[in-house]
Amino acid sequence: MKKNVKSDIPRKTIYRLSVYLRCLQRLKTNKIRTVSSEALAKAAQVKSTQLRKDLTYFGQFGTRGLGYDVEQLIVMMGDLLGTTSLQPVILVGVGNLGLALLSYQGFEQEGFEIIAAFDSDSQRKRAKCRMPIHPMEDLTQIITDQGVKMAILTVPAPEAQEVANQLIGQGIAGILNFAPIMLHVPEEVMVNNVNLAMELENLSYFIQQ
Amino acid sequence: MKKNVKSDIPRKTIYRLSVYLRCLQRLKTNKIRTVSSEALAKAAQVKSTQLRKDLTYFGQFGTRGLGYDVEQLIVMMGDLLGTTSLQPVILVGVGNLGLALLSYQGFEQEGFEIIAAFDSDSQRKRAKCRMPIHPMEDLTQIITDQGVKMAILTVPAPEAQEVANQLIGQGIAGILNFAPIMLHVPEEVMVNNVNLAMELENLSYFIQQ
DNA sequence: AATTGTGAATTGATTCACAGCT
DNA sequence: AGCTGTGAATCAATTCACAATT
Repeated sequence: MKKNVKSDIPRKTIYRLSVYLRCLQRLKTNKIRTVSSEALAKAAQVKSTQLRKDLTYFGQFGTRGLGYDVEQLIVMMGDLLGTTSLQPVILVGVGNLGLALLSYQGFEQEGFEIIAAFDSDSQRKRAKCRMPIHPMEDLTQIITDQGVKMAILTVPAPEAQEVANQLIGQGIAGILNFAPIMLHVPEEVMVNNVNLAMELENLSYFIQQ
Repeated sequence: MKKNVKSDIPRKTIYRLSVYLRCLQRLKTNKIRTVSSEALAKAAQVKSTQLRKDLTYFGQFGTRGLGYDVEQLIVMMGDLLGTTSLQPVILVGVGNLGLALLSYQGFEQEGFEIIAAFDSDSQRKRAKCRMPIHPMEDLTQIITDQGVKMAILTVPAPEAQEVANQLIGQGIAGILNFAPIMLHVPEEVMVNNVNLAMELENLSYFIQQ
């Protein structure tokens, strides 16, 4: 019998888990307690077989003839994604984009809290920012004290690799990278790249008639 | 002989094009004029065969025994992605995130310009914002006047679908959607979803030991 | 000698088809 | 009867292996 180790599970399945979770939360808000794979799949814009296959990577959660219990799925997914408890995140690089994300605050609702911001120039933009900006020297202490595992990286591209190295050296295991550069990291470190210009480029390609 | 129509080309190939383009721009900055698939692939963190296969979707650009001309590839990719000329983009929803993105301004360097911001409450946050915030009534005029094809959607989830419908009705063909909801759109409209909480969730999943 | 371009092989993800529960 | 769970089949993307070119 084949074990479902993490590496067996398609990455896209994990992304879809997040989508399902949001759909389920909406169902819960609407006081819906049970949902069929057909209905949930529709909300998530996938095929129902895809949803069922995705779920079976993690176990059996449904009742044949009936469907899935909304609350149970929410709990299961929250556990899997590690968002049941608030997770501390740091942000490094308080330029335009970094400042923008700090002022966003949309993370907290989803289980994440930016607990500190860092910049090589800690005086920078202080006026505009409610949050104290730490110098890079404080990294070690804050990361260890608060058990931080994830960082948002919003430094300019030329500095990104060097800063990433520092973060990894201090025990950061997951980086949300906004710098338009592919970071070189050890295998056990996870990087997710977000690049808004790239997303626009991609749209731009597809809408050309 | 098989034609390379757009729908034949994997979506991931187009994303990688953006990555390649950024690597090439760095090479150009460093006055490097020629690059092998091996070297460029390494910078983009893909296999060289992948890079070569990606390129052949669009034509033959290399010289055997030599490699690719950096400048030529840059031009080719800029043309494909439609970033050779500055493209006008509008932003709808000037809440926290929308305001954040407006203040970011990192797009211009990459070929996009946010030419106008809209909000159902056009008085909102005006103090914090350099840019005038238009009421939704101005949509039609600005979109047609400036030939806008793309929109950044940063309204709250419950309003997102309704606003998307409006945008599409006015001729918007590409939406960069930040609302945590899967938009329902006609086939010819392209939606790219960006969800920062989802990216963090995803990281969170993979870093659990 | 070096490096591209590409069919064939492989690997991975999605969808089908239906058996198995409730 | 209705709906889940899943092996098999299909479809898509990646990688290999090597012929073609400079």
